[in-house]
Amino acid sequence: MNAELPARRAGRRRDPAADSAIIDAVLDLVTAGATLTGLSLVAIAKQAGVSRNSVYRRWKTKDELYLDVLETINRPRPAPTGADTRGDLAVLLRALAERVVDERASSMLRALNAEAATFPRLHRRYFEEIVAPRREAMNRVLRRGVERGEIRPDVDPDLVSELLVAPLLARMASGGTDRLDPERTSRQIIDLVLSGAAPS
Amino acid sequence: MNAELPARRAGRRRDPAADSAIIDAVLDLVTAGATLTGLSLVAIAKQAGVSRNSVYRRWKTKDELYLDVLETINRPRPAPTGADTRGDLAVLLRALAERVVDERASSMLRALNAEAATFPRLHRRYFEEIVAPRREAMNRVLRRGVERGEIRPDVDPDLVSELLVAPLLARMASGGTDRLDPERTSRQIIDLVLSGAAPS
Amino acid sequence: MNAELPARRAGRRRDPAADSAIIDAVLDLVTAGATLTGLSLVAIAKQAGVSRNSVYRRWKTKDELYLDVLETINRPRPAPTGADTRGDLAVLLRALAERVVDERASSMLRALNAEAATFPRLHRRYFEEIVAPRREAMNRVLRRGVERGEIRPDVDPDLVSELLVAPLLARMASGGTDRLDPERTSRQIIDLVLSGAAPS
Amino acid sequence: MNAELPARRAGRRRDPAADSAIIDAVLDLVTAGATLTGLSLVAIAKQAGVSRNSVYRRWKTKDELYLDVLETINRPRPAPTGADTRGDLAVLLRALAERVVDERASSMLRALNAEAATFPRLHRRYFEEIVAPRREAMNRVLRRGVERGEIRPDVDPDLVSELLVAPLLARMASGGTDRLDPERTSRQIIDLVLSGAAPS
DNA sequence: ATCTAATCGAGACGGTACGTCACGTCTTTGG
DNA sequence: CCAAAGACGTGACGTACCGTCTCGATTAGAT
Repeated sequence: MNAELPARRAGRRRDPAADSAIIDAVLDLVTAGATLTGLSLVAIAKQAGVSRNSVYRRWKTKDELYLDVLETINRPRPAPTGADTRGDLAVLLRALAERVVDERASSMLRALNAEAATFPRLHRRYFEEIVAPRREAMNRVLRRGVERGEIRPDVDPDLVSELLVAPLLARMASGGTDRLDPERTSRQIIDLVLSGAAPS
Repeated sequence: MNAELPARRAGRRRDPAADSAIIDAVLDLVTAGATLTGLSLVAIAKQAGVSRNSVYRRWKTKDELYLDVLETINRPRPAPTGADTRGDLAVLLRALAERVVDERASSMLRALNAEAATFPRLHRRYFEEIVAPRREAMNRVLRRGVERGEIRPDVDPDLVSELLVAPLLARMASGGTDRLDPERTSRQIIDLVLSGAAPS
Repeated sequence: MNAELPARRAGRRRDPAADSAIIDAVLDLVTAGATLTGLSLVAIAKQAGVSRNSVYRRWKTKDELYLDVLETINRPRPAPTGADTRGDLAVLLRALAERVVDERASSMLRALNAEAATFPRLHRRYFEEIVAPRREAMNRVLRRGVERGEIRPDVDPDLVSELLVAPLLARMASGGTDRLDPERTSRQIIDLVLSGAAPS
Repeated sequence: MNAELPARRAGRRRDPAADSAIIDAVLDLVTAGATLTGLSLVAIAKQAGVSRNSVYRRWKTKDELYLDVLETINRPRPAPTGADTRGDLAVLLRALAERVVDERASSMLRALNAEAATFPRLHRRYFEEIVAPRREAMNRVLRRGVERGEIRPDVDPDLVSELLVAPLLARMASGGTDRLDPERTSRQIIDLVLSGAAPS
């Protein structure tokens, strides 16, 4: 977590509760409306109920701290079964919807998106470790769908992918206050994208 | 702009160039990555090349200033012809896409979305004056489409609307750096949403 | 007063009431506790009930304004009769005592004394035009007293002069709140300085 | 100095050098011509070579700071021996004269006198703790002088006291630039006040 | 009677200083 | 060695005031 191992030297041990208290503090504050640049280590320390020193000792910069916060909200990647396209898409979309529903995680990601320019390293890491693999997984499912004849071959798979994912991302971005049901919503989206809105 | 009518009072006139210089400064800074809370009237004054005084004289708070900035990036609402559903949707979506392409406007709106909690009045106004009327216009088009038999009556029009709009909103939220062609992109989205990704 | 003669050109005349209102304002403010550096032309204008412009038009700097204020509180120099030393000293001291009693004048002079370093030109002028002539007058009276055998020839006339004047100056300096009777006080001082406190 | 006892709390100690640097700065600036109202804690900090923070941390207002400055220039009260009246007066007057000669102390007191109205608490404290006891001591000496037959019983002791003290106070008030010799000057004043200027 | 020029109050302008506040660092006491 | 408290210098913020400049309205001599 904190990268450097203590190496078991003498003296008082670091309070492990402080680590999570600090990370929780970040998520609480961001969820309450704070921006990543606006947050200061001082404010975080106050919210976490520890001294400034205890924060600075663990992380030199906000950047490094946010990296560890990002790790925290990461979740195991969903594994599509490969049985049928619709089902696989449902697995992927439902995982995304659940992340959107998690207010702390989506607040953090929304903040990060808005300030990508200020935290390029953070944003890149978020993209590479979280976004890219999931996007690739969805593309694999769609490609397989085309092979199986369940997806029209004449449409851009990237566009289909974007159409499936965008409604949930837009909700995350706007911080939509109304709860959504992950299972139901993702199913509705898939149905509509596959069948189309026009009468067949 | 500042609401009060001239009334020809005594004293030196306010420099009208300063008004737009300040508003431009806000857009420039937000586009460069600043957050709405992070921006200070001082920084804005410096960027605009006017004295702090001249900013504080016009707007007491950032909130009021941002309101006028929002007015600036407002645009005439597109008017669907009513001829056919596909064409009307294209008119509406293209207008949205053009806003997404306008880097200054979309940066401002992205920032506002991310900090809606901090600027509730601003966010409400943005929603009521910009989002709501356009959303309603799209709903009207879709309802008419159902009447005409161009849209399936068994799907939730709100969901269709969301699917059409979300890809563009998601781009705006993520600050996608790659240029998109408003005309082409909106047409592709409409095609896919209407026809569906599955073979007919 | 304002030095430059108008030369009878066309245009609106300056309001003569403003001149005295401004000078009065200075005296009022200084009497109320303001320092000469602390006073601003803006505050003076407000107190006088005129616009800033009207002050700046008449005097470019506080220095010049204060010069005219000093003129205002100047008074006709007392004229000793030359009849007898005690009577002549009484005339001079009573004039000084009356100035001390004049709260506005003494406040102004106290302020000037305290900030002599900041207003050297003003202070010099005050000394040359007000202090020096009166001091010289008193020295003349004392010299004549020595010639007449009414003052001991073995004491420094400057010291005698200082002893006579100092009690009143000290009162002026400390802004003594208790009223003093010019006639009575100056007589008491002269009596004591001439006769001495020790039994003869 | 700052009243509160140490109590050995945690945290970094205040730099004691800063305390005296700040107080010295006040005296230096006032001696250079600054007024008490004109002085700002910012200017003091700059002169003292410490941060504004360090000044504001110690004293909330100029008033409180000046109180401590006054303490600094306080001196042990002179103790008359009680042997003879002339000698006792000389002890008291010489102490006053020495204070007058001390440029920093007299500048501070002159400034305080001039702005008594603005700093009433400060002025009252100065009067009660410094002026009153010394005045009382001189009155005691004079009363004893009357009992011993060294002072005429028919003159007001307060007036005698005022005559002795006023020349020195007047010098302090006017910021007389010419050095005076405490020993010699106080002796001359006492001689003249006791013997009188008129031939016996 | 009209023209002209200066004054007047109102108020915008750039600049400067102020007191406050938050930040990240450093230092001390105590566990 | 860590935790907490707190002093330290730096720097930005919003406010207030200053002296100047600009404007419409007013005023009074000159034409």
